[in-house]
Amino acid sequence: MVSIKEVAKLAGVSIATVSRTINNKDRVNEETRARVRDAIAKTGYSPNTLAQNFRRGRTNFIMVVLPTIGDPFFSGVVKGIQAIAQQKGYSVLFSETQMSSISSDEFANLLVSRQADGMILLATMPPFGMEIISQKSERLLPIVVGCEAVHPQMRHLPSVHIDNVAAAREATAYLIAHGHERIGFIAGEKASLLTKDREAGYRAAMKQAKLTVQEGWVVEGRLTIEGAVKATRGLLNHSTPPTAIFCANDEMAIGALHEIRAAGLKVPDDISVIGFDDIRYSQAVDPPLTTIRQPAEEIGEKTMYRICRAIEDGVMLTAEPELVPHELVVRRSVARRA
Amino acid sequence: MVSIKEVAKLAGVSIATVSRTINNKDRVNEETRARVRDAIAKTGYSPNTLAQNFRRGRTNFIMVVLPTIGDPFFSGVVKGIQAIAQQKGYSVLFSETQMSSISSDEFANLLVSRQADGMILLATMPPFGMEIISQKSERLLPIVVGCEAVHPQMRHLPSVHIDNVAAAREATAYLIAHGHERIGFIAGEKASLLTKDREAGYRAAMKQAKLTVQEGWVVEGRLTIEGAVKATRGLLNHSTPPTAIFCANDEMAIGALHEIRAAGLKVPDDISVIGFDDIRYSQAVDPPLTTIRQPAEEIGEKTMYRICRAIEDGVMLTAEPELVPHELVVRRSVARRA
DNA sequence: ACACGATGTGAAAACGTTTTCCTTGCGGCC
DNA sequence: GGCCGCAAGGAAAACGTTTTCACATCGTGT
Repeated sequence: MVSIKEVAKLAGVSIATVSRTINNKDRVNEETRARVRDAIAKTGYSPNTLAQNFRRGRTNFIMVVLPTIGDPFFSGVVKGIQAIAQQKGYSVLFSETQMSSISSDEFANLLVSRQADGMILLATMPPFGMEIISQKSERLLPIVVGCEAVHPQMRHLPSVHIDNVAAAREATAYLIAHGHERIGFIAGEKASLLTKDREAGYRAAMKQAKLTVQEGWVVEGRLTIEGAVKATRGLLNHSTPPTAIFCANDEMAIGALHEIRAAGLKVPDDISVIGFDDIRYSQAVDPPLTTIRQPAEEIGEKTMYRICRAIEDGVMLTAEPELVPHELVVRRSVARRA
Repeated sequence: MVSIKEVAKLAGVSIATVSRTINNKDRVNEETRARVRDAIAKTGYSPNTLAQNFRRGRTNFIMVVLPTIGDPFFSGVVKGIQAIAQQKGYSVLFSETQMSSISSDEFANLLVSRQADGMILLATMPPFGMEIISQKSERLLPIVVGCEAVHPQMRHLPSVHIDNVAAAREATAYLIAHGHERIGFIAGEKASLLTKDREAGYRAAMKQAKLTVQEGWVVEGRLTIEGAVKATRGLLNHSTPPTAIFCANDEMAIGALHEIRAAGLKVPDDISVIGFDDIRYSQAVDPPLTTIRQPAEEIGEKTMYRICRAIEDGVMLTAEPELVPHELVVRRSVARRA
């Protein structure tokens, strides 16, 4: 591989001058600059990025950690992230935890090893290397949490997300306002803060309306279609089955829709369903799904902005959570109770 | 940051010995080894990865480039990749091209800069830095193409994929076997080889059955739900509308289903629909989608295996495409023509 | 005429590893 | 007892940049 040395020799200058020419930072005579550029072209030189990273102590990478690559909800968030990243000159890389099956070690490695200049955690907090983050929070790279509240043990991390409990309360209240009193909840992962918040919102709304949550009305759906199918089956077989189901995300709502249909029932005539996230499939299923929309792109942009500021200022600014607005989008999967 | 030097001092050895201890490669007396380990623990030392990368000239990263993060089809492929990667000690990073809006520059940068030891291109070939790859194919890092055939201009790249044209032919033939003669095709991106192959398969099947493809029966859907909705509307308004629609992927098939329903028609009674990929939503929509399944996980595993071999042997082995089997999965979106 | 700041450049240090090349000590073999 | 070989580990080179420091030249204000 051709290195800076050979460029310098060919151009008849020192390597320092070549470096300066490349990085535009320092003043170099326009004439020498031209000579260097010629030499670069002739030799086909391109700087060794590994050496640059090493020397500079930074990589210009932002690492985004998310539960799984194939999740349509993150499309929007990622789009927002990319937009700002491009504008600021960062490259974005993704790392998937495979639903938290990632070893805490690998995560720690990423964190400490500085192969990225900053890190965005999207709905992937649970136990997830908390020890590491909370322990030596000093020499670590900037972290921002997106899409969910941060775990109480590491309140020092900034975050950007909607008010999940308020949104879930709203969704539940919407069902209640339609006359439903027996409302089931298909929860997500036990470990996930995000889905715990949504469950809390559901329970709060029920309580506020003086409705009881019967044993067996809250059931785990593991955030997957298959999980939701099983969960729905359970709900339908309940001794006093719900007349409406609130799913902690749209993926599961789609599973619920499917299973209800398979049971020979109609949504929303026999049973109402409401989801969460407003993924792109939700408008296309039958019936189109009433759900809570998160401003995904905005979340992405804001997390990225905060990372950038943290990197540039070299210091973690305020760790306060930044709330963004959610929105109930009404489609056709909820009806007044018969 | 604590460096190897301080560990060496504390342990009373040279930095060489510390390095040897860490990397296990060379012989170190068990006793000194213990001392060094103690010192490492005491100082909380962890090696500077940037320096290691620089020195070793490798990063242990595999970069996976895909069109978009939120695409459920890639879940499976990625799962396969991750499995092998973990087993071989690589970390996997993802980079999304945002549907080929990525600058060729950025791609070239990744390619040349060796920030990864190998690269997997998933359905993202089109123009996409072909110049670079074909030009100086020497000093580049190993590349394997997954999910689609390689562009004729760079036949030297290995690839792993199904026979897209055969599969599409099969899907079309399945419709024909059900009595359909007016069959529409919703194509993907113009630029994408993958969808061009599928279109070729469709046309081949029509030709073989001596059916003509009328003007306006092949329409672009841009691989998105919205694109497919528009495309379907066009098809339905055609002077001689198709009785069956073949969509180049399931995402679009879901869009088609939706638009057909919106037009007051029934699938499959009035119109049959067949998709491609078998994403997880396809079984949950109404009606469940008949489609072509790709062995996604297997594709992932095989691409990763080839990358590993290429890296380890330091040489690109055979560039022959490796074909994996596809499978028609029959559900309920296709019926005999009325 | 002289000091001084601005400008352009080179020599060399520095970054933290890994690796090469030596040196040392020691046990076994002739 | 001298020689050889081997295990263990140290000193220093090497990797390719960026950056610091110093120096030379030149124009300018006194």
